[in-house]
Amino acid sequence: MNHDDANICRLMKGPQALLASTGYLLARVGSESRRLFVQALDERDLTLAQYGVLMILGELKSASQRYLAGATGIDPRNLVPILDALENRGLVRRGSDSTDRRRHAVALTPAVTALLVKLSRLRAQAVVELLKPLSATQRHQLHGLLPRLLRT
Amino acid sequence: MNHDDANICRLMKGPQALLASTGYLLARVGSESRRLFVQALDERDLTLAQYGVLMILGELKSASQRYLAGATGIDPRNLVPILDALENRGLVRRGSDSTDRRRHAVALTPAVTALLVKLSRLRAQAVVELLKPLSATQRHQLHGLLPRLLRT
DNA sequence: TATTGTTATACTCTATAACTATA
DNA sequence: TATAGTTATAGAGTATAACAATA
Repeated sequence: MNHDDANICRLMKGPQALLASTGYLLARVGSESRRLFVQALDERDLTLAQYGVLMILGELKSASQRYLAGATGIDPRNLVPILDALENRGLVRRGSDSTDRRRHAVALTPAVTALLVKLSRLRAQAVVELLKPLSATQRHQLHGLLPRLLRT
Repeated sequence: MNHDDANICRLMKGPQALLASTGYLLARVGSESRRLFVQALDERDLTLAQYGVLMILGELKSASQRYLAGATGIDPRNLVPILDALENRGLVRRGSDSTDRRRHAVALTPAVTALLVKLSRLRAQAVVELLKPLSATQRHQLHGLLPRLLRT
């Protein structure tokens, strides 16, 4: 039958060659996570990038675009239209920096706090779905390892 | 000075909010890995997707496009132009399947074996670079956890 | 009717180059 | 001269819809 291909694939999840490379696995799992996350955020018409910006501003209250770019991993030039969208929806405000007139002091508008709570719930659900195959201990292990791999 | 932003970012790697979500971390690290990988493959004018196809065919000798799609995570419709490119460069051949005339039996050409060796070296270098912040034990841990998260 | 491969298309993400205004 | 923000643009990745050939 023509189910063969699909079955083999489901059981082995591809040949050994691809499973041997941690880098390839990270890229694949990352895409998977991204897809699940994007799907969840879609209910609120938000991008993964937009979400990252909102989360950071939720803690810092105000940041330059340069900082936001570094913290989210988004390139500064690609951050521009992202902030434009957020600003048009009234979720974010580009103020002026008193110490350097080149900089914009980006901050959340008061309206966003309710949204952030809902987003946390959506995010949590997506993560639970993704990490379902792992035990609690394994989830903890994984979470401990990943931050070390993030660097500029 | 205006180095402050960059320094803070490098030290904390972004605020706690983003570090709290395993899903977000996986997406970020996955992008990082992807970027490093793509950069390495670029020296041979290859895409990450093309690389995945080559690796699988290197083990299976022959596979249907449907199978390749499943094993690489590439959508079947997007696989078409990828195979076109590989075929035009003489790296891959679309043969006919004797048991099902709808299927193409995709296989490597003999010329590719030398290329695959060089690719393994490039891949290894990229992974070493990415995983540099981890100890050998941690690398092993991470590699063990990731395959569990891959599923159709 | 379901499946394999295909096309056309569109939308997002990422990256290259160059500009402006400020420092 | 260097930096913060911006624009235009092009490439790759991904997704929606529909089709022809074959099972």
